[in-house]
Amino acid sequence: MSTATPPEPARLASLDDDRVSQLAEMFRLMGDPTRLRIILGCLPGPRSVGDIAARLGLSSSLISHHLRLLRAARVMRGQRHGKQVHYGVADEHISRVFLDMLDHVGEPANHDVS
Amino acid sequence: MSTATPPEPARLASLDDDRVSQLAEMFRLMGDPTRLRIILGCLPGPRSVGDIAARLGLSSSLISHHLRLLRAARVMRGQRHGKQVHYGVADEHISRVFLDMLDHVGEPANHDVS
DNA sequence: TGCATATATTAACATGTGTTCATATGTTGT
DNA sequence: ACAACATATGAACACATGTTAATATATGCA
Repeated sequence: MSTATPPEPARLASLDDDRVSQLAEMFRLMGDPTRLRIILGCLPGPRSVGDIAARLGLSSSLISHHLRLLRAARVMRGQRHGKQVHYGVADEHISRVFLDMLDHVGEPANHDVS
Repeated sequence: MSTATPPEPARLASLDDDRVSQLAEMFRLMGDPTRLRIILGCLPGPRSVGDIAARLGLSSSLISHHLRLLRAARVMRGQRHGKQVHYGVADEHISRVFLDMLDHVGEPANHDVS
């Protein structure tokens, strides 16, 4: 079995369908405005479901529904504190993705062929 | 050290609705498996529409449809070379996003509350 | 135990969206 | 001009998906 972990620049080589599907699922989840606001709101630190719902002016049911998807896709994670569950971004890779994208949208357009 | 209470970068302060919508639109576009394959395939360098279509085994029409969306959202850009148009990732922020995400999916799960 | 709060789940509906097919536009040759 | 190739566009359909409302589960306290 020669499935040794390839060196660094080979990240692009190991793009099997499973990994692509997993990536697509994550991006798809981030692509909904409500879910994006949930994530961005939890970027500084974990927040409870009710807190998120109140800040966004949405029902806890809706927030919970979205959090289930985000948790299943390993975009966010939650842990109980008493009777509330605090949700935060899964790890620093995820947070960096959003910081990179915020940088991107902060820059002026770079037009080419229209 | 100052990591007990996470500081809030100034980037998070300017999160108006327009910017959130723009971000969501970008992530949404990246969230489709076909579009994601298009982007990942062009990560090493620009490729023509027909080339992308051939590599993925899809119609040029479909690729062109997706590229129009990706171009409009400033995720990719294209420029003509003769009668073909070569598409590549818009800038280095975008490429870094994908490298971060590839790192993320390459790591083992980190489970918490189920 | 019982009640109140917090989060989670299910079903149903309305809307959005990726794909295909047909057609149009643009570019390079002869 | 025309033909041949590359890319783009428009319409229609099948399917996925976000939201709501109602109900269920879980935790803490008197």
